[in-house]
Amino acid sequence: MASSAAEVPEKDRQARILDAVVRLLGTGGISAVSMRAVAREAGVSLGLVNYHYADKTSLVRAALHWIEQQDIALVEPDPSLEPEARLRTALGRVAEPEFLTTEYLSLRLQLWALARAHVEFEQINTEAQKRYRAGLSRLVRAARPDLSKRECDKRAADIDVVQNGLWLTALLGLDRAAIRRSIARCEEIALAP
Amino acid sequence: MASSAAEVPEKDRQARILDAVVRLLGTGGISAVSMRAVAREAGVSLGLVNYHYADKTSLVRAALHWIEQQDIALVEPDPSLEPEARLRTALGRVAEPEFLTTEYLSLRLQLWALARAHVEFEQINTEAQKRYRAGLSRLVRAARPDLSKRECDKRAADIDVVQNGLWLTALLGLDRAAIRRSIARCEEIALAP
DNA sequence: GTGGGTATTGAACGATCGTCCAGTCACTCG
DNA sequence: CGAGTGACTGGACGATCGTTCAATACCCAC
Repeated sequence: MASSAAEVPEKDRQARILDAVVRLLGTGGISAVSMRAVAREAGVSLGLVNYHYADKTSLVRAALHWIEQQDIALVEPDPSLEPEARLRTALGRVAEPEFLTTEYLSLRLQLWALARAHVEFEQINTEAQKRYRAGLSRLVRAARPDLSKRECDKRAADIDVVQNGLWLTALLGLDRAAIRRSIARCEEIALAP
Repeated sequence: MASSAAEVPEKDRQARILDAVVRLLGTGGISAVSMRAVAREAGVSLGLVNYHYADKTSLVRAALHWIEQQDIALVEPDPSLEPEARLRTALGRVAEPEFLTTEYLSLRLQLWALARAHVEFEQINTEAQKRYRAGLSRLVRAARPDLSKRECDKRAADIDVVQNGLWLTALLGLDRAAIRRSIARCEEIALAP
């Protein structure tokens, strides 16, 4: 038993726990995230969850940071493209099948709801959004170097509004045509003269 | 005691219970809505909540319909105005202090999140949104009678996207300037030639 | 091997959950 | 007056919650 050969290259247990939290949060909201449900979903024991994370708040906080890390990549696209194409790619990415899945959108929504309900999670969300807008503003600036930083920030904010609405609307009832028009609107805002 | 004069004109207990549900839902999400918390918030006994509503699901369902009823008024404005002014009023109303309060926006968000997490509440939300868009489309049609019904529906959908994003963004960090620009964008969409 | 730290387990705790129910109060009708 | 009905109360139930903890498995330095 000591040198068993058929060992599954099992993912880091902590990663599996956080994955489980994210999955439960996205499908059933925060009320579906119980220590026991997380343990069951991750395939570990109840005790282990509390061993790695002091309490439920710490667990959820860790999961939020885990999500944020994966989201940063959204506005850091392929550097081989020229600035304007890079911006268009980033704007179009929010509608890619990868991100426009029900799972991802539901997760987003539950994160926002969670941030409103519990102050200890609000700051995490706010800072994540700030980081996202800053990345967006940088992309706009690169594509339109003649614009002031303040103007780029403003456009990034406006784009963020439409994108948030796009995500929300996609969730309430996926309307491909409306989504395509909204993306076009984002490009107009970003690339206006 | 029979003909006591100093009787408080106490609101209907059922209304107070539903009010309590809405208040708790808006501030703490669905996980803050327990039968006991509702009873405490409404100032009634635990037993009464279960007396009026068979179970928790029925209670929440009743609260959702209660909210929906109060929301219909949003797109049914003063008929004394001319059509275009009526449309502008309705579009501007989403940014009125009355509706742009943190309480109302948080409630909206929790409703969306709840609809995603539990299928039995999804339909209630979907139909409410359908009703809202239909009202919006009717307003656009009245202001621009030359447009086809299909085009009006499309514009109503686009406005809905921006408004949802506006609400969401207002929640994440109230940015009055971005809100004003978004409302202007809604008017452009609605009143485009 | 042996010791010691780290990872992991499942049982147990009190608190709170949704639900149920016996009983009280107020009022109406015969 | 007494019987009946609907509104209302609070205690009790089993289940589940977050948290704690003693015990075990694993692994590497000695």
